[in-house]
Amino acid sequence: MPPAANAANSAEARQSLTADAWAEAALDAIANGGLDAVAVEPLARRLGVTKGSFYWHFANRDALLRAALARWEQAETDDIVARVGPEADPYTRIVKLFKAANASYRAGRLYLAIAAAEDKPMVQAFVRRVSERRMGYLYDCYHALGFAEDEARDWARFAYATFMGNLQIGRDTPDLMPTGEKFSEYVKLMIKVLIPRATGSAVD
Amino acid sequence: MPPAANAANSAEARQSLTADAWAEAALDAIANGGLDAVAVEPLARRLGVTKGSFYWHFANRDALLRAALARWEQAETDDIVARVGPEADPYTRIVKLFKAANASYRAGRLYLAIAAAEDKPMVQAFVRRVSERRMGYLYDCYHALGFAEDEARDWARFAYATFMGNLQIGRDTPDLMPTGEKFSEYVKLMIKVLIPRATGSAVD
DNA sequence: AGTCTTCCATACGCACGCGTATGGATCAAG
DNA sequence: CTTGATCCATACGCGTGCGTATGGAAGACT
Repeated sequence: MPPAANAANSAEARQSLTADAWAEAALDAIANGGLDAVAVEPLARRLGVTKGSFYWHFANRDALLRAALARWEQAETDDIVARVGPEADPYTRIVKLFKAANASYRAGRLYLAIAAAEDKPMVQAFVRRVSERRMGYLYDCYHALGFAEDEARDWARFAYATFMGNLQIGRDTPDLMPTGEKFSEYVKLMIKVLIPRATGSAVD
Repeated sequence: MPPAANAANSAEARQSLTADAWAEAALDAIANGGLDAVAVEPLARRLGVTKGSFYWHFANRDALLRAALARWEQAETDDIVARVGPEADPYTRIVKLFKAANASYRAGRLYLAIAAAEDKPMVQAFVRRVSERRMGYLYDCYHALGFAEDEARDWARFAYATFMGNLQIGRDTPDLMPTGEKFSEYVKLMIKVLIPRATGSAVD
């Protein structure tokens, strides 16, 4: 099966491996085996090629990691905007965030796996940006709900911690995470507790 | 500097390396560089010896990992009993758990690092046991507060998720975690929200 | 038909960690 | 003083992943 790109040739219609394909494969590897699973030779085997391909697209392993993490950051910050979308009501926005947080299994594993390698300075920068942006979004929501700055920060951190913790529980002890109707009730409880709707500004 | 153990010789007064010393060093390595940092040769260098020492105390790297994880499980489950101790009031017990959770920096890093390697089946077993035991303890507290089984389970999971999430935030974005007085207020908020004291049994 | 560029395969040297084999040093026991 | 046990050093082979060097196939261009 030779290429045979008859239409739309120019410069972007290549059916050989692209750098993005490598980056996406790297993200898959991270979601499964952690950051250390981003190894050139195993990835090449998985893609059905050899290292020769890789070192044409990337300078070295670090470049691939950077590309994968950039792709991840892009997707994570897009999710915050895309999934919740044009929603004016801050209450509904937080609710949607909660449901979106427990929606994508892969995204959760990705976040945990990447955050687990915060020792590497390069990774740390990505994790920090994503976390800060997500908590910042929550902060805006709580601020729009009428909370003062410090209170909104506390609530945002609190809610975000609950997000992350539920991700951990779902990954480490999935049998302790309810499913179906019970899960909905669990989410309802957290939403009810984490979004004090009727409260004006009192936290104490 | 020869041994020169003049007093208390018998069989336990050895100043050479013990298996426990290796296990403890392994835990230190985990807290810093993750599970993959448990490598025989680097650990030996750090302890000032060579592999020859290691392979006398352990059969292989897996045995060291098992010993370290067993030590970790022991410490974690001891903490639950020792730190909170003989406390009858379930409310106070949860509060103490909350404060203990954010107390030890190393313990938090250890938990996150070990849990991040839940792919390895051996590690998974340890993580599951520790998590289940901790959440079980929380469940007992909420049950003692008057909640029905399902509700107590939800609250315990909720609170535990908040624990874990705060650990993550403290590790990944420490600048977003308040200190001093602000931290105390943050804890106070979570305690107030996560422990509905006056409630009889109503969750809805 | 010939050249040039794109994309990949093959082959090499290197570093590093695992596990084993073997010897050496030290001390207790006889 | 000799023997045995304890604890560790040294030296080796193996596997595996990284990075480089070089060649080759296949389409594009003239």
